Amino acid sequence: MSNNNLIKGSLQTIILKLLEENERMYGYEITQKVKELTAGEIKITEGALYPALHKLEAEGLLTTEIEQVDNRVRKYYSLTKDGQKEVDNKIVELQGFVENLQRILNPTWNPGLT
Amino acid sequence: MSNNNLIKGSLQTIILKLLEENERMYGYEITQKVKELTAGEIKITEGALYPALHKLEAEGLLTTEIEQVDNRVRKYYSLTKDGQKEVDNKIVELQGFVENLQRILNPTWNPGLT
DNA sequence: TTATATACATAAGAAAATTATGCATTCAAT
DNA sequence: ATTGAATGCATAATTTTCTTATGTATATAA
Repeated sequence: MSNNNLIKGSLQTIILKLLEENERMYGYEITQKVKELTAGEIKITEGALYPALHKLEAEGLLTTEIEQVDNRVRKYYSLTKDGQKEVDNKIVELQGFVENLQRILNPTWNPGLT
Repeated sequence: MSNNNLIKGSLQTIILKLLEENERMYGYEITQKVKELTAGEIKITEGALYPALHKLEAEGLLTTEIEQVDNRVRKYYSLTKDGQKEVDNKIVELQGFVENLQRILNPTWNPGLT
């Protein structure tokens, strides 16, 4: 995994969003999904991902269940009730920020087309 | 100035973009312009702005001229040649990241409408 | 057997922000 | 008269979040 910084805090929102759609996912799966959705352009590093997952769990937004698959450990994450409530707030917040970014960077930008 | 996190490397790009359009601006003016463009939703803190300006100057992307206005000092920033070359790269990079964000956050999103 | 993929985790360090503080002037309000 | 808000710059301490590097372990293809 490597590169791509750019928007602070967006990783949390990305994780929550994917778990809103997918019921449950494990860490490695999240990195692959993001890579797939962005044609390889965003690569989540483990050093960023795992601490972020642990933090979200510590905040009570995620829960985990560990499973054994082919002798390998998988730690599945899913949204808690609190997580389900938070995810939409986070998305709205990030979308709002992106809209404001467009207003600055793209003078001809028109909302509603995001 | 206060609140609004979310800006990580985007602040540099915002600064460069405003200076691409405005020939020259001073720090306080930049904070006001961003506030105006975003209806008060993005407020650049001084603790973020001034170090960012100093860094861009140290990297040779900006130059400064100090002027006295009503007994107050103003430090005007403008793009150097290098700055003019860099600004478009930075914008493309940030727009690309935003597009990828949309692919993750907004499944029905369609590029070309950014 | 060696590299790649899968799968987790943490530690050291850098980068970029927040928060707090400081200095100084102008102008409007009390 | 003085107090607060706005203008205008700056830096220091701290926090957050990232990169980079490292470690452990299994499975599979070359």
